[in-house]
Amino acid sequence: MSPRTKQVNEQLKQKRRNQIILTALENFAHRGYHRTSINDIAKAAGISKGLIYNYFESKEDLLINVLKFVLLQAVDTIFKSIDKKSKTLTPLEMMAYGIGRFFDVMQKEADLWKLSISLAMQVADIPNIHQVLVQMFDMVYLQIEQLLKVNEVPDASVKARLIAAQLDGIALHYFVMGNNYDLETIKRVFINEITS
Amino acid sequence: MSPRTKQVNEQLKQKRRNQIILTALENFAHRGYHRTSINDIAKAAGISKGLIYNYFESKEDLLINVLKFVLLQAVDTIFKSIDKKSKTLTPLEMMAYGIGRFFDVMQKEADLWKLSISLAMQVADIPNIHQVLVQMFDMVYLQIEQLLKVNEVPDASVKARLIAAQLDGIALHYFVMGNNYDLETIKRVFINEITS
Amino acid sequence: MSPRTKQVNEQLKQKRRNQIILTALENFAHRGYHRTSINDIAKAAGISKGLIYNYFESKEDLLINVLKFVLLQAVDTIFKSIDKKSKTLTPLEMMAYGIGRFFDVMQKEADLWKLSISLAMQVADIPNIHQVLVQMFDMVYLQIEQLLKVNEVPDASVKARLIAAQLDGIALHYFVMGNNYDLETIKRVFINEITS
Amino acid sequence: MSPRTKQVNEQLKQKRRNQIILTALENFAHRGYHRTSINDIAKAAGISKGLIYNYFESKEDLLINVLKFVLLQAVDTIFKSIDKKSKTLTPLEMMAYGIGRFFDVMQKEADLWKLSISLAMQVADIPNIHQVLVQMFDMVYLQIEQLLKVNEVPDASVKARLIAAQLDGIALHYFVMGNNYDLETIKRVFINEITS
DNA sequence: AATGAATGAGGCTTCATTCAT
DNA sequence: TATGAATGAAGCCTCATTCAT
Repeated sequence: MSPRTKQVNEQLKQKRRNQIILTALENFAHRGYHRTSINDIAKAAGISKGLIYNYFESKEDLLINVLKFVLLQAVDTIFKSIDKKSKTLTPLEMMAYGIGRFFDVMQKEADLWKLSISLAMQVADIPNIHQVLVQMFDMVYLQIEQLLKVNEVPDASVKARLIAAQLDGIALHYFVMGNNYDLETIKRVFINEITS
Repeated sequence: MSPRTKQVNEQLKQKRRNQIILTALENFAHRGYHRTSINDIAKAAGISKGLIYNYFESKEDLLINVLKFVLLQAVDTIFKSIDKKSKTLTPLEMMAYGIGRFFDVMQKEADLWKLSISLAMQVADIPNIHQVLVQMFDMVYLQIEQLLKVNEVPDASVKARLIAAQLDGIALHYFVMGNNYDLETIKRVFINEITS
Repeated sequence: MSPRTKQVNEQLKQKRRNQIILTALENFAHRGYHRTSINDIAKAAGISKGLIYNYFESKEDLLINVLKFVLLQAVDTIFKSIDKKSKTLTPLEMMAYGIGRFFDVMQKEADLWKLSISLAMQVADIPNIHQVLVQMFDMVYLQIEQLLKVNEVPDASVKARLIAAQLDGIALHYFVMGNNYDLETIKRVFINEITS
Repeated sequence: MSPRTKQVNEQLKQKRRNQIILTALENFAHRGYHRTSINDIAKAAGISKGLIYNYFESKEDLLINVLKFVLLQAVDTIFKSIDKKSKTLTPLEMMAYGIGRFFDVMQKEADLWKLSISLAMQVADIPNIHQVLVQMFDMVYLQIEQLLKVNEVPDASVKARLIAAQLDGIALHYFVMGNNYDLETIKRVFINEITS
């Protein structure tokens, strides 16, 4: 008898891979990339150190895949959820809704967002990560730009970049200031500025 | 052991301390905190590893002091330079000038800025650093708020927070996108938005 | 489960075994025993890691069998090829021809020869390998001795050992010095010395 | 007070360095390079793992320095001892004496010799070691060549290479065959052949 | 005050070997 | 018979920190 069916095997591998990625994300996000050891991740995932190297070439490779898997997907999810609403909303409302979604993620996925920013700042020497980030930024710019164009905003390209930066900036300050940061008010004023 | 000697000694100690801090900054900013070893700093400063431990309790303590020393001072410098100009400028021009100064620093002290953001995102478990950052943010909020109030902007407190976040966000995106980020245009549009 | 099937099975097993041994040889010879992993061999042989352990108890056991299989056979081949020529050559010519054959192998099977020498020097603690080497050396001594006796050389036993050693020594220096070693001239002078 | 005098310090460092090299030699020679761990060496030397890396960049670097330090010196010692005798001996006697010295070393420093041969065969990918070996071989060739020239032997260059190879070959066989190898007789016949 | 040799814990990674399927 | 996911020991190396001088 040949061992497990190839299909079943492939499925199990995917499952394992995702398990490792998600555990790694949790740990990286919580304690930072450098402070998290492969051993930490293995223990948290309930597997052996060695197994991680069956799925990823190195700690860095794991990090890259965490970002690819989670970050791009997160951004994608946001814009898809905006698209879904698009039929029921006016262009202006769509803008407001979209921004609102980002504020949601900022609160719910703070760890991932923190990790991304942190890596973005350290990443001069990890080209592959840099590439993932650039890819994500470009995606965000483009999507916001399209929303702006629907609203016939002039200078949409530059404005999109300013809005994206604004969102990251607010996230950054929110993460530092914590409860001293009145995110609701910020959000309201921010949306108001953009949609007027 | 006359008091005179003590004073001279104290001066020398301060000098050494600053020398270590500045060398550490250079290294942390350039290669990241984790990639920089105490040995690196000692060599760069032309002193021995052991001596660093006469001035700082640990590597982390050194990092905290680097931030305290440099970060607060950097922000202070900016606002002092704005103050100096204040007599020759209209309130609106002051706003523009101030923002411009931040863009200057963004380019000239990119490494320091990057380091600060990076640490800010990882720092849940280093309370002392967190404290320094909060202190600095509050300082920035306050100063911008005052500039806004001179211009009779409503909601000055929230607006100040938005502008501060915007600046950090732009810095963040600029650091990631590099030459693909048209900082000059961004700056122009940003200043234009604020001063109109 | 007829006996026929058993035979076929046995044949297949032998085939697999040889396949593994030959692949292992290639890899050990090319990259060294320690630098070659079981995985490397499995991949190169197009089989799974686990299967290797159905045929050999351990990596070391595999190594021993590689040597047994290949080394003894290689030496055997040389002397058989001398034998074949023996009817058409004078005793002296046979000597020259035999030496020549060794020089051929030295160049064509350098990797195998290198591996054998290397193992021979490290093998204090792998008795089985030691045994194979001793067996091979004895075989070589005996064969050369016989060639010498046909030529009525006195002290044939000692001379055989000197010639065998000389061949290994030349191989060793050739492997180290590479192109800086004028093997052709060495060979000519060596043969000349022996056959005069 | 400044710490230890620089001179004293330098002396201690040299001592440590030599201690590590000699311990490493013992271990490498006894168990082979790959089977010896840095930990083994540290324990044997009664120091910590880390300290080894204060003196050598890597395990490979340590190996290279072991060879440089011990091998070249060993060869040098032999030829110097021949030189010393040179005034009291006829050229032929010098040859015999020189060969005899090599046989001595073969017995007394078997481990070092074994290690060298073993490395020589594995070393395709450690260029620095290769270089040390080539250097040593060239030294040996040259010295033997000079001895031969004094004896007005024709083809001295090729003959020197043959004798050097012969010595290594004998060592090789001696190391494999052990007590079954009548080194005394081999030596006698070998010397006899060369000096006649 | 200053040095830097020394420590040793801990990090990343490899790989022979096992075992459920 | 055959697979390859999984293990875990062991290897190399780094580096913050200490301490004798």
